[in-house]
Amino acid sequence: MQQHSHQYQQHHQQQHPHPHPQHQPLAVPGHQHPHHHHHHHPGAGHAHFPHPAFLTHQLPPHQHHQQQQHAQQQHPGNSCQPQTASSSSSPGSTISDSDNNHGASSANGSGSGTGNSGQDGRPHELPNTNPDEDSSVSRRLTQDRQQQQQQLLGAGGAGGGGGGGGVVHGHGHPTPPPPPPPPVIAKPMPSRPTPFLPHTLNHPHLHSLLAHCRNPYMSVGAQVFPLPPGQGFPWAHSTRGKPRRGMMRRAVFSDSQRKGLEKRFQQQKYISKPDRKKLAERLGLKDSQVKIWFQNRRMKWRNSKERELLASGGSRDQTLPNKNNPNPDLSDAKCDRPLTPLSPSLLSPNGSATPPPPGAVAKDEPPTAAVTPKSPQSVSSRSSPSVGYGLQISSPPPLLTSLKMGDQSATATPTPLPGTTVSSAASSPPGVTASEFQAKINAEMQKQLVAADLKFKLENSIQEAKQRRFEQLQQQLHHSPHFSAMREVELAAAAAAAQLHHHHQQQQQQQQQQQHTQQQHAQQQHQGGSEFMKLYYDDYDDSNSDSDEEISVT
DNA sequence: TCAGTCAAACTGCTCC
DNA sequence: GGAGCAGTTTGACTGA
Repeated sequence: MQQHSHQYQQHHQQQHPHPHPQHQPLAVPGHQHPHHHHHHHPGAGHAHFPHPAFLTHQLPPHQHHQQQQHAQQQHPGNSCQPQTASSSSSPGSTISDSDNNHGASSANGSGSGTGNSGQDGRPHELPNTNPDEDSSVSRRLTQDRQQQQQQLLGAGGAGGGGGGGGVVHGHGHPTPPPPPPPPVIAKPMPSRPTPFLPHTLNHPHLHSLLAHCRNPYMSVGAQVFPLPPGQGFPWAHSTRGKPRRGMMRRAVFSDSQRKGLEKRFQQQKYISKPDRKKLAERLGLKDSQVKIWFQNRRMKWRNSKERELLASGGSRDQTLPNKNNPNPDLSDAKCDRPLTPLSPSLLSPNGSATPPPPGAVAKDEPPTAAVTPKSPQSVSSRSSPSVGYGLQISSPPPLLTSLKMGDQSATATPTPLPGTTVSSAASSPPGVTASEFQAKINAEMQKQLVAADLKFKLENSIQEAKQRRFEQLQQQLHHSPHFSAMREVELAAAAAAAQLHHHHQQQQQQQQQQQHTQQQHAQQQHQGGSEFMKLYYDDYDDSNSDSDEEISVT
C-alpha cells in the first residue's frame, strides 16, 4: 500500500516540479530498467511472452508509462486502480511484502489511498505484520501464499497488488482467460509499484509520506526521469561519481523461484542466454533478474569456494575462467580439484591422511565443460586444442601449486608437509631419530614431488603434442577431397571381397558336397559349417563397424 | 526495536 | 552492445 504513496509521490512530483525539501522523490519501486546503458531493457526480452499475464506484468516500462501517462492526463480521476494492476514496472517477483500484501491488504479492506501507508516511508512490513504468524517461516509461507494467490488471480489479480482487490486492469484490459499455468509455480510477485490513485494527489496526508523519498529522479510509472543537475538532492548522490538512480526496489524471490535458480546453478554456473530466457520465463522472472541472480550467486559461490581453496592452498583463480584456465573448477563436489594422496586437502586437520576416492586424480573433476557452458568470453579459449584435456592440463592440480610454493621454501628449509610428520615419525626405523627420519622423509617427498611435477608436465606436453597431431591428421583426412572417394572405394572393395569370400565359400561347400555326398557324417559337418557361415555373414551385415575391420583385412 | 546478515540490484570497468 | 567481474548500496529478513 505504501507503494501507492510512493507512486503518488512520483506523480505528485511530476506535477509539482518543485519538490518539497522533505519530499524525496522515490524511484519507482521495482523499476529495473535504468537508463544506464549497462542494463538491458528487460522489456525487450519479454516481448515474446505469450501469456497475457506476462504482457501485463512485464510490459516494457515505457509502454506502461506512455499508456499510463496518457490515461492519467486524460482521465486523472479514475485511472489509478487500473494502473495499479498493469502499470508498475518491475515484474517483480515477490518484490516486497507490500507488493505481496497488496492483495491481502486490499482484501482486508485496507487497500486504498491513505489507508496503511507506513509512516516510515518504507513499503514493507506493515502490511505483512501478522500477529498470528510471527516466525520467518510463516512469513515466507505467507509470502508464497500471497504469491500463489496473485498467480491464481492472473494478470488482473496480480496487479491487484496495488489495486487491491479493486479494479483490475488499467487500460481496460479485458480480463483474459486465465493463461495455462506455467509449469513452475513461481511467478514473480507483481512487485510493480501500484500507481497511486490520482484523486489522492492532492490529499494532504500523503505529503507526509513523501518525506523519505530520496530519489533525485522524478519518475512516472516505470520510468525514471533524472532531474536536471542541481535539482537533485545531495543525499541522492552516491559517494563516488554519478548519483544512484534512486531507491532500489529489491525483489524477494519466492522459494520456488530460488529453488529453480539454485537447481539450475547446480547444473551450470553459467547460463546461456536462451537458457536464461527459458528459465526466466519458467520462473516468472525477468531475464535480467536471472542474469543478476546468477551473477550474484557466482560471486557468493566463488567467495565460499575461495575460502575453501585458500584453506587448502588454492586460489580464487581456479574458479575464474581465463585464458590460462578456460575450464575453471566449477564443480560443487567436495573433491572438486584433482587431489593426490599428498595433497593437503586430503589430510584431515588432525593429520591423518584420507585416501582419495579411487581414480580421484583422474576423474574426480567432473567434466564440467560438458555440463557447464562457459561464459561467452571463455568460449573462444575453449576451442583450443587442449580442450579435450579440460582442467587437467589447463589447471594443474593443487599439488603442483603447493609444490611450487613449497619448492621455494623447501629448498632452503624443507618444511614438512602437514599431516605427514606424524605418521612418518611414528614409523621411524630404530637407530634413527624421529627428526632425522622425518627430514629424510620430507626430502624424499620433495624429490618425489619434483619428479611428479616434471612427469606431469612432460606427460601433458606429450599428450598435447599427440592430440594436436591427431587433430591435424584428422582434419587433413576429413578435408581431403579424396577422403570420401577413398572411403567409398574401400567400402565397395569390402563388399566385393565379402561377396567373393562368400562365393568362394559356397564353391568350397559345393566341392565338399560333391566330395562327401557319400559320407553323411561329413555332410553333417558341412551343414554345420554353412550355418556357421550364415551366422558369420549375418553378423557381418548387421555390424557396420565390423566392415572397417573387414576392409583392413581385405 | 535495532543491529547484523543476506541478497537483489546498481555502478564502473573490462573483454569480445 | 552484451556479458562478466568486483565492489557497493540498500531493502528484506532475523535474532537478541
